[in-house]
Amino acid sequence: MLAKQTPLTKQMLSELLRASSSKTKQLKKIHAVVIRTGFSEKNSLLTQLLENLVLVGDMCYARQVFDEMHKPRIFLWNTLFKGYVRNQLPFESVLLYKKMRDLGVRPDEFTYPFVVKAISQLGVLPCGVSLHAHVVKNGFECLGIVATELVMMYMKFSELSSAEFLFESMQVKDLVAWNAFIAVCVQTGNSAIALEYFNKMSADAVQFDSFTVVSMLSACGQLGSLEIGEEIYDRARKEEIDCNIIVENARLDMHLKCGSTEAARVLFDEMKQRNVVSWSTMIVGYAMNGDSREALALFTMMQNEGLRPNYVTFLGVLSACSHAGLVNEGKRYFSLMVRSNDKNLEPRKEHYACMVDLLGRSGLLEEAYEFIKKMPVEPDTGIWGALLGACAVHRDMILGQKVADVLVETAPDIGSYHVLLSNIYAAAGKWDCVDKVRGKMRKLGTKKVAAYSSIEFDGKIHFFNRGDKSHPQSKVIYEKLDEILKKIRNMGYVPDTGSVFHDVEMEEKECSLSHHSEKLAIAFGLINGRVGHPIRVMKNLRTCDDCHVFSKFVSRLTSREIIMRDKNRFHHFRNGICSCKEFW
DNA sequence: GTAGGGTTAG
Repeated sequence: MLAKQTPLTKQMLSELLRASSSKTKQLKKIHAVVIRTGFSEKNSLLTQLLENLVLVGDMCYARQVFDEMHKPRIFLWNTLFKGYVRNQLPFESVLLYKKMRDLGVRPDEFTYPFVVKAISQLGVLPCGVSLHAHVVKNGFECLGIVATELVMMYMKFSELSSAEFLFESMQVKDLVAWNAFIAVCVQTGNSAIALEYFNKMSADAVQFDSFTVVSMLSACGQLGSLEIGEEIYDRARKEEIDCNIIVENARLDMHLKCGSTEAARVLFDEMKQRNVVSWSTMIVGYAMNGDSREALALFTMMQNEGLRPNYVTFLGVLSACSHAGLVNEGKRYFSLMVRSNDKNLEPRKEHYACMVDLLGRSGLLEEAYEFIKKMPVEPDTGIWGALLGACAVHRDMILGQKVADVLVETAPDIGSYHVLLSNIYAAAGKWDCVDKVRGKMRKLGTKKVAAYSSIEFDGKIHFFNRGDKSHPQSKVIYEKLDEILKKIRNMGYVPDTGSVFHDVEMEEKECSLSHHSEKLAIAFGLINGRVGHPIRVMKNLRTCDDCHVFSKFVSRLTSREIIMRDKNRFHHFRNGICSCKEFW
């Protein structure tokens, strides 16, 4: 109709497209008009339309437009690849790549970064390896951007040696390549490697920037290396690197992840600029450190300042309630989310898992189970896992078995679920059932995660496994440990051999309880740490009841503060008392 | 014209 009444020029349609760039409905109308026109420039209008659709994220429609085009140029293929990557549709990307090859269309240097990223998202290593071969065959392996994407892909696949080899063999490594590598190391939990490469970067005289600093602060938070992190931050200041709000947030988070809550609060109060991430970081940090009241007070303050919380803020609030056993408050905050009518605040699976954790931890196991059954979302392993954890704490074998059955069925390769069930049986003295679980794990080939603890000293991170004797100071460490154990026994410490282990791996009988990795790390800290400074120990799994009691005694005996971060939360031991009280 | 890097949660 429109076209008949007033002849539209190409320019007019182009203008219309620009004006409607974010409105899918209008885009569709314009598309219909374009299709009816006989413009020779039809393809250029369709190109513009395709770009807009990719931007809006309507990939189905974008594909339809693409398929209608006659012999689309490589730029258009790339536009579609970009859309698939941005909208996390890796499978579509791979199919498109296959189609491209089948049609004999040659990918160019812009194509590969998108396709490599898609394979990263897809998470299938053999596809990545074969794509790498294509890259080499087409002669694009020397391109810095393609190589950077490949390095990141291998790192995401946990192929550390391939990633490092590829990165090392890059002939020209600019700052972005370094930053990408360091960032992906941190994102994949390889912060010690990130630190190693940060040092290499300095050795190679590559000047870092604020991106590097953020990744490194995040790495130091993961490693619990407050001193190294602060050193890097100070260097950044001295070298006049722009310490924007992202850097400041990362620094705040590092302090909180190192258990340094008081210092973090000072930083937070002094921040010139604060956004929702700053507030959420602080609330989540307080919750992790067991300062639930502070977390909730901050949430109220945030609301009073008229700042909109996001879903992460609520995760912090709910976990604060959970750690403090504040069931009613938790329920109230959860209903606040439900009633908010804000699409961005609709409870997600993680929030449901938090609620299950809150109810379960407080001993309301049946209510937690009912809650799961009534949920409007399909429960995932995180939600069932929270209930299983609660069953382990409260030693509920009947429900524990039921939940573990579901979990082992859906995720047979995750060791911690088997371990939790086995701990429930062990606590009930059902050793035959414990053996059955172990047998099943062997049969399924389920891998146990080895427990380790780490502690920073003299700019280095020292790692300890259980019963570890590989440390150069090993002899002195064991002597120190024996000395402490003797002293605290006199104070009333009794090794808790019947303790309920959380998701730490099963203890072999021959391995002594007294040589758990966190005990070795604490002994190391007592030998080397400065008097008056807290001993910060990081543990990759949850700490056991016995190590918890041990740490309380040691903090009293030595008058040293021990800050222990385990997989879930912090324990601040001061003068024989732990901040986590009975809820952990 | 198109391609690689950062903060809370998981």
